[in-house]
Amino acid sequence: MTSTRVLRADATRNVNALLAAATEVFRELGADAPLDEIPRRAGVGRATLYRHFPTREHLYAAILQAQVNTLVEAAVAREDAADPWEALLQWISAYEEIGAEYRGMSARLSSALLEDGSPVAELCAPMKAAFDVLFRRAQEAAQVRDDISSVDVLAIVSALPRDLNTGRARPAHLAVVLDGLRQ
Amino acid sequence: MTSTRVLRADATRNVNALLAAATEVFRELGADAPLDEIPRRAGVGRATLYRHFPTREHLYAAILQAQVNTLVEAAVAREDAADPWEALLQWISAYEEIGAEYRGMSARLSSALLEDGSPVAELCAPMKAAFDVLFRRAQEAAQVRDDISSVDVLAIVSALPRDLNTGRARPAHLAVVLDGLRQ
DNA sequence: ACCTGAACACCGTTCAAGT
DNA sequence: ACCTGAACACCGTTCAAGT
Repeated sequence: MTSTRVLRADATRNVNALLAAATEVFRELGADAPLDEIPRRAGVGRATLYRHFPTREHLYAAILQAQVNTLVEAAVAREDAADPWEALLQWISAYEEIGAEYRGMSARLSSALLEDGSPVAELCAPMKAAFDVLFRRAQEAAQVRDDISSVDVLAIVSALPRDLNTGRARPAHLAVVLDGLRQ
Repeated sequence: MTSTRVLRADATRNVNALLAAATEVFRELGADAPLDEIPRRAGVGRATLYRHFPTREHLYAAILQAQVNTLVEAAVAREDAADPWEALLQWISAYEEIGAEYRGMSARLSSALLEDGSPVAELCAPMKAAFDVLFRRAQEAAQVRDDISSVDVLAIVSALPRDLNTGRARPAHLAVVLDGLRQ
């Protein structure tokens, strides 16, 4: 729940500049990039970053927002698919790409998914819920093993080793997990 | 290849104290612990740490040494097992525990396995080779899919999300990967 | 209400001086 | 040959002073 308080015009401008800079910095230097660089590139004072984004995680959440929204929609669109397994496959293939352009991001996402209360966890809550619907349908159709939860699947996929250049999981790795999921 | 140069008596004493302290510190604070704490607990100067262990990775390698040796032996012992798949299962179950007592270590191990030249990568080379023998035997027996390499399997297993208390992979997660591996 | 630069704390790394 | 404490650099976080 990103509380959209009303901000003074200059504050809004700063927030936008900070987000643009953060996206750029994380893309270039990875999710572990020094935060310093962000207010520097945004042309604002250090403390302004901390006022708007108290922690690194708050920046991650803001940056991943759009992708998460898209994935929620993609899940909802597939809720009534004729073949639940096929719907699951397609959705996970799209999900696998989340955070791929920021080195180290998907590993952090994986951890956040299994925790509670972090900004990234809160951001992902609707996505978890939407995916869970797809997942249960496939389980009920006896296409997916039932000794594992939907969140676990997301966490495993995001934890897969990433190609250093593309940031994507290796297709064979994903195939192992998906085959292991199928019943 | 840990070059076992001859050290002056006080140097040997310091190295041992540093390793004992590092084990303790990483166990308590995880693999990301501040290095500072190590020379402090070992009762030596800061620079003495850096003389003997130029990077954090050198400490990791030294600390994981014993476990890696054990795993090499375990692999060799199973090379002629009657059932290659069973041998593989048993070995991976043992492997999964490596670094479990140091929070965040197995994720780092996973990355190191796919790189070259890092101290941890060098440490693991013999283990990779020993496991590869087991792995190929299972592939040749058509028990394991052949679109994936043995190192990939190690990297995937070490990348699996870890239980925050035990440091172990969840059994169901491991089961997904192993079932996905089987042909 | 929001901004800023300066100050502070933390920690990795190096170096000059010692034995 | 090896040790040490001091110095330096980097970076996250806070705060007093400004508009």
